[in-house]
Amino acid sequence: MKDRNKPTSVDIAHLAGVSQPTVSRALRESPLVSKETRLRVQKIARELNYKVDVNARNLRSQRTKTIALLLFEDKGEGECFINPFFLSMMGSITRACANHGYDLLVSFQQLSDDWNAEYEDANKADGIIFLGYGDYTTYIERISELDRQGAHFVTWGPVIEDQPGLFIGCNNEQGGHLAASHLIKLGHKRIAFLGDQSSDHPEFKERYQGYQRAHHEANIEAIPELCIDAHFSEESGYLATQKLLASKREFTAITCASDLIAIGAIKALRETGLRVPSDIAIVGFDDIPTAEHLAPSLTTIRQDTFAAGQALVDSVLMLVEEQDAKSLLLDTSLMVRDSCGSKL
Amino acid sequence: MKDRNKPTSVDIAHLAGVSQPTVSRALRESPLVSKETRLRVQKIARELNYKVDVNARNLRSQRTKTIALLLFEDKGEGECFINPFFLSMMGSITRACANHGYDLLVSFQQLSDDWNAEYEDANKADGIIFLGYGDYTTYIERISELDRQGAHFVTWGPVIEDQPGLFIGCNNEQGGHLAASHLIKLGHKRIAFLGDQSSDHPEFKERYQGYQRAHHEANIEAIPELCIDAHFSEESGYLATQKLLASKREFTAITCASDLIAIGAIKALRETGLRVPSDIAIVGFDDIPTAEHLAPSLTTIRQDTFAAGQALVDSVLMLVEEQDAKSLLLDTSLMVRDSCGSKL
DNA sequence: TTGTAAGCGTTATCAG
DNA sequence: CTGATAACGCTTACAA
Repeated sequence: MKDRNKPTSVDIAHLAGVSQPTVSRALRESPLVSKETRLRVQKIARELNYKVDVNARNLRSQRTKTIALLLFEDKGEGECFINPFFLSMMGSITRACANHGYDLLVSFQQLSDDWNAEYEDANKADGIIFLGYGDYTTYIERISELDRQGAHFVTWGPVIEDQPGLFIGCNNEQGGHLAASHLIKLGHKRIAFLGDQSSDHPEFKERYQGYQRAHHEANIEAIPELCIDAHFSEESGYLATQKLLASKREFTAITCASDLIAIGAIKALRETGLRVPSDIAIVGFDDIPTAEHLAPSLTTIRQDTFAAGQALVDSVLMLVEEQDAKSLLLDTSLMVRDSCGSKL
Repeated sequence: MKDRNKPTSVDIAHLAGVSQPTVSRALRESPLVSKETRLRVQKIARELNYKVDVNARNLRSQRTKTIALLLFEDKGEGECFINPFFLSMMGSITRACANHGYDLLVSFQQLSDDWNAEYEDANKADGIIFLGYGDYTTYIERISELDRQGAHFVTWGPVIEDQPGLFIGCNNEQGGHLAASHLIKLGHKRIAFLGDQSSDHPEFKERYQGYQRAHHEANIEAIPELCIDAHFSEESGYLATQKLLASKREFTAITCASDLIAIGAIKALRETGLRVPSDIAIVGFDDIPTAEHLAPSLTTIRQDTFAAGQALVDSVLMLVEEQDAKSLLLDTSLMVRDSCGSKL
């Protein structure tokens, strides 16, 4: 049933009347081989439906032409839900790899797992891309080890001074600034911010710093009590908003550190009878596919997943080729939709 | 910079004072090895941070413990957009593979590409999962070849008699029936259907057959002129709806063959000044994450991506282990939301 | 331009 | 239970 009797380069060598390394060379389009024999060899290979055995090739050449994508997550999250933002990233990374002729190995990991060595040490992949939201401090510990070992890897995340390894991320501070500025321009003065401010999630902290800078530039006081912790999920956005409402502090707009948070916030507001955008304006962050279809459609800060995926793959490949690569900050952009009303 | 000097089993054999195959056996927890030596070997391996080289292992054992996921698509689609339904599937497949201790290799393919053998023949993977919407007839031609070669693969798609290979899909007919029945129960009598009826997309055809059966059971005439071709995208749903409106035929509800089509339909209706659900009721198909956040939230037929991913992986692994596996039809379910109004 | 020989790091087979 | 020896199918180095 399984006997597919795969032909080897030796078989082809036999049929073509050449040595086996010649076959190998011919199929790799090596210039060292004459056109004549190359064509002959290629013809036979095609007829036999011959494919190079990648394991043999990798073993010998010590390169795999494969990149590993490790999606990690906090242990808390449910079994089958992946943040749509990361799914989009995954799509664009897959495409970018294909464009470079690399395969992509995808894997979920818990932050607690031993991915230190799993991929590159086992020669499964030439390099690694890390993607996920997780406790930053724990994460840094893990990758310092990787860095010391000389592994080739890139992380999607906040770009901070003196991090070990290479990071690529969007300009979170700029994004936060864009969001708050937009609201301020619309006349809002009491703007809440929903997003975790612990050092575990520097992305969120940076977004808040942008929010602060926008206030500062407009000579408006950023009210610390209007900043409420929230993680990434809809659920946590919902809870944070309830907390905010319970505090009885006045506000006319909310800047959310992610679109999922914004979705939860809108739900909570609606349940209290508040309307978006007439009572409260909302800005999100990420621009997930759902954002434009929300009611009202969500004004948000877009992270360009297409550019991001490409940059991640480009960078990790540079590392693999032992070239220098630098951490990179990608621009964000404001997507104006219907969730923000004017107060002017 | 790169000199990580990976230890090999030979190194460990040396240090442990045993033969090299013994090391290999010990690390695989083979019962043939004494507890004593096993522990000694494992300790040293851990200290050196040794990992088995998968290429060497795969080459020798001719198994890769890897499944390939091939996402294919019509050439038409844009560069960076993947149907969210497939992204969800991708997530659940990734998880299911991990649970079985398999790695997942992900790749995009054009239907025109030569994926005939690429993965299994090159020993990149033990089995293949195919996922995508594409021209069914072309696809079948391609996989008959694969089937003849004895490859191990499963396809997500319509389950039809006498297909080559193994198919897993949702019960499209049942789903179509569920959707139309729901509308009929609400008092709708002139229900449109948006979805390609060519033999290129049997899933859509089956959904339409369910729609027809629902009409038949309720003694209502299914009006052929209200069935308009549409592919998978929002764009095509939008265009199909415009066509439907232009035909000036009366209808009070639309059954869409996918949620993206439904999104396009709602947009087109709204532009004409028609309201959902008060003027026109809408049912979708898939239950993509966006569906529940649409305005109004979309009543739709849910395909359980979690169960589907698991079934696909289970099945392909059965094939890999040369066990018999059968094509499988998964149940759909109706998600009642706000996009359907009553006509009673 | 081609051929020869060696070896990548495992696992399989057999003998002890 | 353990060890010697031979593959797995390719690429590299060097010789012709």
